[in-house]
Amino acid sequence: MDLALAALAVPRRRQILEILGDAELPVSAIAAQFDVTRPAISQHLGVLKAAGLVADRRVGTRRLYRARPEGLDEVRSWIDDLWRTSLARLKAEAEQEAKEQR
Amino acid sequence: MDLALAALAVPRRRQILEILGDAELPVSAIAAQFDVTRPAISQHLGVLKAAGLVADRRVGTRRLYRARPEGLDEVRSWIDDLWRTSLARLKAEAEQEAKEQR
DNA sequence: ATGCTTCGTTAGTTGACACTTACCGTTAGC
DNA sequence: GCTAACGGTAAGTGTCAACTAACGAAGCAT
Repeated sequence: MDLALAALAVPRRRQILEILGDAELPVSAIAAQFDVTRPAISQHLGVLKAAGLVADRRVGTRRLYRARPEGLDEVRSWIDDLWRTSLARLKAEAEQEAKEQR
Repeated sequence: MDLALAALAVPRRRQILEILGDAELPVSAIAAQFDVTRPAISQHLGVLKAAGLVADRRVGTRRLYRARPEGLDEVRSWIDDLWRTSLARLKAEAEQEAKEQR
C-alpha cells in the first residue's frame, strides 16, 4: 500500500497509468507522449511495477507494459474504509448536536 | 487531486487521517500518539487541510481537527475509473486471445 | 558476424520535503 | 495586566527521488 500510494502521488506516473489503462504499450511509445527522456519513463515503470500497478511481458526486443487493476484493490479498500468511518462519525456528531439543540 | 494524492502518499499523514476519522482532536492530542514534535504534526495538518482532506474549528485556545470525507471523492472516482477501464481492456484482450485460439 | 533497434542501469545533480529548534501570536484564568 | 497553555510559523538540516547523460545488454535483420 505504501508503494502503491507513493507511486500514485507523482502526476507523471498517473498519466502513464491512464495511458496503459487503454492499451498495452512499449516504453518508447509511452515516452513519445511526454517531454522527458526514455530512461525517466523506464524508471517510473519500475516504480509502478514494484507497486504492483503494472505488469510487463517481453515480445522480441520490445517490452510491453499494461495496467494491473488488482494493484489498486488495497488502495481502494483503504480509502473506502476511511471514507465510511469519517462519514459515520460526522453523521453521529450531527445527530448529537441536533439532540443538544432541543 | 494532485494535492490529495500527494498528501496521502506520506504514511504519517495517513495515520493522522485514520485517527481523525474516529474522533475530532486538537493538535497536541494527535502529536502525543507519535514520536515526532508538535510542529511536525501541525505542518502535516496544514498539508491535509490544503488538500481538503481535513477541516479545523477553533474552540477556545485549542483548534480541533476532523477528517473531511468529501475530500476523498475525487481520488475515489479517479481510481475507480482507472480500475474499470483497465479491467475492461484486460477482459477484451482475453476474449480476443480466446478467439485467436480457435 | 555486423549493424540496428529497443530497453535497462549507473552515476551524478538538483529540487522537494519531513523534521527539529526557536520564536511569536492568541486565548483563558488568577 | 500577567501568566500559562495551545498552536502556527521561520529558518536550517538531512534525506530521498525525479531527471539527464552515458553506457551496457539482448534480440532481429541484412
